[in-house]
Amino acid sequence: MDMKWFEDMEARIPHGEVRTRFAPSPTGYMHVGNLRTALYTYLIAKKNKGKFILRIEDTDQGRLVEGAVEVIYKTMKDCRLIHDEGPDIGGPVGPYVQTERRELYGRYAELLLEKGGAYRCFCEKSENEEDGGEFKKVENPCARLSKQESDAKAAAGEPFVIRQRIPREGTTTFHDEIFGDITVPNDTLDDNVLMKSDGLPTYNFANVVDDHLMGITHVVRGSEYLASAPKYNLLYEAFGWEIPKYVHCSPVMRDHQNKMSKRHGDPSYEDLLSQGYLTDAVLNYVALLGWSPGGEKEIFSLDELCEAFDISGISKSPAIFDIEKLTYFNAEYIKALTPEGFISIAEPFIRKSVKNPSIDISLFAPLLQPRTDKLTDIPEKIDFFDELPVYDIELYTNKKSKTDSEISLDMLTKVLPVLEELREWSQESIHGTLVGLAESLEVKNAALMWPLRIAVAGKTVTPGGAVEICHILGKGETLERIKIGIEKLK
RNA sequence: GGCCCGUUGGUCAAGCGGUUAAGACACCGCCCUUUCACGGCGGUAACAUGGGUUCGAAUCCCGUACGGGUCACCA
Repeated sequence: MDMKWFEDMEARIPHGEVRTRFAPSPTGYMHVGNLRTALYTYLIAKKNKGKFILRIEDTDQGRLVEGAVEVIYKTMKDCRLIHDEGPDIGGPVGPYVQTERRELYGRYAELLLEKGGAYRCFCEKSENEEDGGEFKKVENPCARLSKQESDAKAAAGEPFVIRQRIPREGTTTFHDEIFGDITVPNDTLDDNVLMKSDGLPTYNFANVVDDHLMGITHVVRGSEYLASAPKYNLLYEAFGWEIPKYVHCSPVMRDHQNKMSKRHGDPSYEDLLSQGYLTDAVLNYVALLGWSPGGEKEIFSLDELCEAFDISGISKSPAIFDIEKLTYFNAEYIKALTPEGFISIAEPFIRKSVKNPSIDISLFAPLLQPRTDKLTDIPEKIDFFDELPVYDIELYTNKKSKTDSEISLDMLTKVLPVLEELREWSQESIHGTLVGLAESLEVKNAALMWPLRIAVAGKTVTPGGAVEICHILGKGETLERIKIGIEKLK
């Protein structure tokens, strides 16, 4: 055995800094739970001025998905969870893709065989034998093979896998940063396969070897790995390696019973974007799903999260994803945008409804920004600008504004000539004349504004009031629509 | 079924032996208002359950129930 090689590998491991890793397997789907794990992993590193590493775990040849790695890169970049080391940019402990490290796992498996922490198993692939209700762990006969026998069989070309050798008695205790100390009886643990017959490692093995070799200090992952954590500890111990800190995060749920999943049609990060959610809002919401900063502040930028994040605030219990609260965050983020920033992201949605090139869409910012939950809501809100909808004259009747069709006809007839004479078509001038008219007619502003708004918009709920709508519509179109209103009411 | 974990309003959650049990979303009401929103103010609503320990328990211990995870040559 080439001990020099192992020493060289060990020599590469960085020390003295916090190092975390996000290690997705490329399945082509970044679900919300995944994104949250990536975020927490990133935050732990950045909070501690450490390194955030991206590693691709592609040891399952049967589940490779085309383009999946690109989805991961894109999402991480979009969210500004920028890695310091990874497949694309390299780093001191590469390669960062597991299939490119395959030779190395074989060597470490040999080393573990040598140290007695593993053994070759020559049994046939187990065919999911479900012998009804028999759950006792039976000792694997291959575990008792002598070194000579094992070596001989291997040398003779008999196929085998390498299994972890778990002590038959006693208990194993490990520490999790969220859950505390957890102790399990060793006889409930399986002698898991470490090296598959295709020569690639299982997650169980590759993960431990890579985390060690990459100097990972905090292993952040979903709580589905909690039950196998003791086995990983045993592995670290068998190698004589230092055990990292474990941070097992509880899942993000769709309801009390089920995790968020693609199968159930729950939205992935990309789905949320296409539903009109902003990346920052999603990140902010997701950060708070299962983590509490303690105080009452809720809106956090990524930088602020880096500052505020603390493992002790992570919750033990699963959290249900609530799209309504995400929507609230999204609305807050939209409101916080500058008008120019808002228009630039909203433009495609505005243009879906408002194709008329003579309309200056920057005028929509003050109308839309305070009342947009999701960008996808925009087209429907402003669909009346290009074309006046067919509307019922019933709309002219409104109790609060004290209007009905008769009053409306009167109002519109009086508004028309006044607006016709108006030379400067600005919000101020329109507003001034209309209010002045209402005053001279001795009616409430609402009695005049309501019919006018109905006439120019053709619907009862509109972003902005009559004045804003008339202004954007322009004088000609406004007068035209008022005339149509008058005709309808006659 | 074994092992492990969890359980505060509908949801996210604060709380670390003494609180009128925060706050946010949602919901309801009121105010503001040229509609709807925004905004402001207020309201409804919770410690799963039974035993301990303690002067005192949402907080500590045990049981029960319910929920989740895991028991693959998947990760």
